[in-house]
Amino acid sequence: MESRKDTPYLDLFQIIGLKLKKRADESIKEQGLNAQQGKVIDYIYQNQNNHIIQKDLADRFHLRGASITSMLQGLEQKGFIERKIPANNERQKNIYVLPKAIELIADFQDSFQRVEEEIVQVLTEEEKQILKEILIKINERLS
Amino acid sequence: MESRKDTPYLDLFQIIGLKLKKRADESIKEQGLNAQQGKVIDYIYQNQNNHIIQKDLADRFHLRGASITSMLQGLEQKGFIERKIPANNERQKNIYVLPKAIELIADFQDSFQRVEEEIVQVLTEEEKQILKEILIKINERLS
DNA sequence: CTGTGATTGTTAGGAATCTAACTGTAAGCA
DNA sequence: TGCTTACAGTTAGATTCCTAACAATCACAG
Repeated sequence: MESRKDTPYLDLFQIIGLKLKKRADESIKEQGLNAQQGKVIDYIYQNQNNHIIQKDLADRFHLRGASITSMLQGLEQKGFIERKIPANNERQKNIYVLPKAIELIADFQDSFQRVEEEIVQVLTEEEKQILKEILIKINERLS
Repeated sequence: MESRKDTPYLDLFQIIGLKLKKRADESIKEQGLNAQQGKVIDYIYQNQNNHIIQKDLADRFHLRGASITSMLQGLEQKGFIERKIPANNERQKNIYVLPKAIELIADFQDSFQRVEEEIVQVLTEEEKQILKEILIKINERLS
């Protein structure tokens, strides 16, 4: 039997990522959305005054434009957000959160905070800090 | 602007996971498969003598049975693997790698090794070791 | 001012995963 | 033995993401 010490970083990141996705999805399932949608709504809400456009979401969430189009069409149909073409640039669409979604944001944040705590529950304060530094370094390096 | 130090662990894992998936896929695209398929073929090859069944793959890769069925049907059609119902249990299917796939395994391993090195390229030896320990701890804790 | 290239978003179609419902087989118990 | 439950795999349909091709608009060089 292979020692667990030899599990590649790639595998560990993939597996942890999958498990976290499932936990996060579960944690806000009650609100009728998945974690990605919750994160996006939260992000739009925090940045409504910055006149964000779909491209900004694609960059922030590392998704393709087509995926953002499709996600936002869904959220718009369900009445969580609205999209308005700004006067100064008809190519773009500014995105705003509607009251129906704003009601849920506090719950999202609580849920994500709980998942956040579960992740590092088993680590010391020092390990938490080191982990965050290392993850940020790796993330930046991966461009 | 928010300090990057405050990026949640959840977000970091999700983003790094996405970036790694893209890199790993890219690294073996030439062989006509994606990273997940390459990992699966490698795993089957390493465990052919253990008479692994589809359930084992589902457990190892944290996928649902239906997803394994669909992936293996694809790999079987393309002639990379074969599935045989063992004599002692007709519910199961043992999985074997065919020569067409075996030829590629050394390339997969090289590719994955390169991605592996890119991940930790920016870390010191000590950081690498700490990171692996922490990831294993987190992974185990997430059950 | 005008044409060319860049930017933003959409559509169509495909790939990988999921859940739920199902089939068939094995195992365990009354 | 025979019922009932557990297990392994499959199918159908939904979801989410992707790429490629496209349309509309903008920016800017000549």
